[in-house]
Amino acid sequence: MPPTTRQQQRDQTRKHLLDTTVACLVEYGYAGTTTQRIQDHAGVSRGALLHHFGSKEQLFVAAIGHIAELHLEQIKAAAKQMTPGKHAVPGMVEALRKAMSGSNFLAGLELWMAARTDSAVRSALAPSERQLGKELWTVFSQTLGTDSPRVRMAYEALLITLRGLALTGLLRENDQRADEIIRARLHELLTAVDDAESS
Amino acid sequence: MPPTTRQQQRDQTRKHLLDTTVACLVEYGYAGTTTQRIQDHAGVSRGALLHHFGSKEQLFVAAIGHIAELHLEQIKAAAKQMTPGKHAVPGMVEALRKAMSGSNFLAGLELWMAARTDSAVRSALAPSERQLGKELWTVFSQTLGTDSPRVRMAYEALLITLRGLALTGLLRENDQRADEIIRARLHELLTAVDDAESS
DNA sequence: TTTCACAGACCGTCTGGACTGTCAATATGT
DNA sequence: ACATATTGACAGTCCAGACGGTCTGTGAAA
Repeated sequence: MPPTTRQQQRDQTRKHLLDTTVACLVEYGYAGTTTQRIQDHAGVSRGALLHHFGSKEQLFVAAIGHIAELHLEQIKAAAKQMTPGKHAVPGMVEALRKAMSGSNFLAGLELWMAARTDSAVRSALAPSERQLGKELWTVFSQTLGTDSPRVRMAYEALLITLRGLALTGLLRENDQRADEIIRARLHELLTAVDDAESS
Repeated sequence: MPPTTRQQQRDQTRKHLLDTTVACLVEYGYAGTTTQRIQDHAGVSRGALLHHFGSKEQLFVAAIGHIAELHLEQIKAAAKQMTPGKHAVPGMVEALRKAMSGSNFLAGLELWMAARTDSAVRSALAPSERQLGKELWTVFSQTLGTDSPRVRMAYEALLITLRGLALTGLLRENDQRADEIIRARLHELLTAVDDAESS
């Protein structure tokens, strides 16, 4: 039985459009993600798309929030089933790695690059990114049980490494070097947490 | 005095078009880099552009080679005025950092992202990237005077960090954390070189 | 005279967005 | 409870502009 109330219908179509937008960003890239492709891919009329999002720009802005939300939920879900403390470090690193190599992150990457030259995307992505970064660190530091500057530093180095690996992985096949490089960041993180705990 | 021979004229226009393409990639991004914008920006007619590069695709393919060439030259120039050995490490790291935060690299980044979903760009960028990577490592290892696996590893970690920083720097203002993170990679590299030399 | 680097008009296609039409889900009056 | 008016979630057509690429013309170098 399909949804009956207007609110249900509205929410469902809206979410479907956002998911399709993400899928198109992954499949066709930012340059190839046209509103027509999105509507075709979503099996929705032109009127429907423009009813929910008055312009392509508004659609992308909404997609940015959508992606950030999914990302945060994914990390939170991973953090929830861990007992806080030092032992959670490898699991959290792995969770971050998984989140930053999935298709959601690819879509985000497309928008991230677009933000450099598209001011509309930029002014939507910048604050969203700031907030996401803040919330991710909150989850991460709480799960680790420390937020010492040194842990923070190692965490930032890990994030930057994961971004670099994501970029590298776009062209090269998955290097086995990647594992070792991440292990080095994990080690930094562990010693930083150790130091923080023993003081 | 403008060039007189046909060959000079041809080479000059061709180079001018490639430089303009790079400039447009930097200013407008991959999605916004249209052939019309390039010809307007270059002050060249439509016929001229399509005379040199039969299609947009061919122009981008040529631009890929152009960017790789510039990148390699930049690093080689930096390496040339260094005395090989351990003391060259900080200088080489700085040279890589500079090369991977300039506008040439931005243009390359646009094409790198485009390569993910555009098979024509991908099949041109992938081999070019492989060769560039190989030559860069040759220059780097020769300047350092060692090519031990551990040095190679630290070098790869540095490259990936620099890519991650480039990506991060697109949205955030230049973090002072960046310096510290690079310093950590530099330190890894130095100890790896030390180990290689003392064995 | 021939060649070729370039000029610029032209064409079919695609894009984002405006627009009007339709019909079921609601709100309202009785 | 029922009939009727209104809203809103879509459908689908249309259009001006921009896109990449073709084609013919032109003038200076060879």
